[in-house]
Amino acid sequence: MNAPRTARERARAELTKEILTAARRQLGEVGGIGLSLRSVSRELGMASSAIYRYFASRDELLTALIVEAYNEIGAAAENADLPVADPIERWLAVWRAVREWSLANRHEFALIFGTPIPGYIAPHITVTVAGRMPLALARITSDAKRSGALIPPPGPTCDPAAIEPDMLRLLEGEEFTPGEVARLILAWNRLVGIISYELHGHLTNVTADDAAFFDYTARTEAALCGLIFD
Amino acid sequence: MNAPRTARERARAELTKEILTAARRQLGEVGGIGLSLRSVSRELGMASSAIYRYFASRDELLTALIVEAYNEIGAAAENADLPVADPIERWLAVWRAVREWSLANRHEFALIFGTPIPGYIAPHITVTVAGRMPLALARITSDAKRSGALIPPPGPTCDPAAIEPDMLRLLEGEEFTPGEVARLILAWNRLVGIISYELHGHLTNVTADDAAFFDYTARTEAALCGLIFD
DNA sequence: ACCGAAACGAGAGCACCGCTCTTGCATATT
DNA sequence: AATATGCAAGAGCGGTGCTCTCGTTTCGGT
Repeated sequence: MNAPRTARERARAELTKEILTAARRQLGEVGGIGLSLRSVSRELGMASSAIYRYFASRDELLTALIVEAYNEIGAAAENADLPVADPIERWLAVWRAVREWSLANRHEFALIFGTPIPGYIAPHITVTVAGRMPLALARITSDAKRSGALIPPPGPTCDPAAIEPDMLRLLEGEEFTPGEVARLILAWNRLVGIISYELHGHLTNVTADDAAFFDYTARTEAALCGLIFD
Repeated sequence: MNAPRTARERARAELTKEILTAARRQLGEVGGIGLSLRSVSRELGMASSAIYRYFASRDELLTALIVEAYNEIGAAAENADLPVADPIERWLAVWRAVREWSLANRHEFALIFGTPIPGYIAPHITVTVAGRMPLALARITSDAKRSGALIPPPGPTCDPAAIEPDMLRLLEGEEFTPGEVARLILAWNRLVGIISYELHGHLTNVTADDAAFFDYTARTEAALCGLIFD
């Protein structure tokens, strides 16, 4: 990242940021699909066409918001992880932090885990930031395995050929068995899936205490991954 | 339902159906968010304002499509279930049928399990049809329990207070323990969640054989519910 | 210090959207 | 036959993403 040299570059960087914060603010109100370039431009007191000097299209603005959301949910997961605590506490802390962030930023959550915007293609930049949250989960089981506290329960086996080889080399330096990787994928999928259900109202009239059921879900997935539950 | 008596009523019923099929066709092309009343009206060669004689709003048209989708996915699950087969075979068959339908009707799937359309509130009609698919799953474990083939493995327990009492009385005549209900909810959530991941591209560069990984997922959830796996 | 090039903001305009209202005609009811 | 209702069409409103043009400002090289 180069610091802006000229006054124009400084103004451009500032305005770009202003557009993003305004868009982020409106995202929280109307959601990703309702976000309009024109209303953002109105909020900033500029012509709608001027926005195109900074973002080539609405999709490009959305991409910036998506990257931001991925980083925030990843940071929430990482910050909640205190490597000193015992594995199950770390696991629960990360799960709860991800849920808290999602409940507080439901439109941002929908942006990254909801129905993809039609015609929108995620740029390659997003793949690295998208991995921060699941990696935080993997790190916990990795540490547990190193300390001998990982005891995966019996269950159906997953054909290693069903998983991408790169995925099997998850977390360099720490060798996971294909079965452990498969269950980590399931845990990551579960974390997103149960939050989606809660946010989309699919748990209405199903669960009575969403937080308690979420904790139960987190424990169930922890047990499946081999973390010991009390 | 009364059969249409007059010619006008017959024409109205026919046109209503035509609008729905045209909308359904366009849904498969542009998705729910891209579905436009005007383009539907164009396809039918009528003025856009005429559509409002049949559907009060775009939301109402979407509701009709949502009910249709719920019924289709429920029917797919029910039709795949052959009560003579052994539980694990039934379970796999239902899961696969739901996945097949979802892959073939991804926009319809997104309509019912994706990000809710902003401002759209699901009418009460949808709650009964929405239960067909999860009930198909419950029926399998119910039958297995009756024949003594349900052996839930150990794992974290769910506080019964976290689940709605009505849910605990799931499937009248067949008493489930709170733990069994909790795991059924998780299985239902997993089925939708893993399909969502596949459809949204979250499994790209993660799994190499989506169908195989899906089968593994189905077996894992079956085991969690207490169905014996080989 | 000047001058061409590039960046920039504003505005008009295009084609689209959901939705409303009015108007005139066809159908059904009394 | 007269009246009431159902219906399709068109115009119109305010909104959208996006493009193009037109002056203006700023920057970099000479």
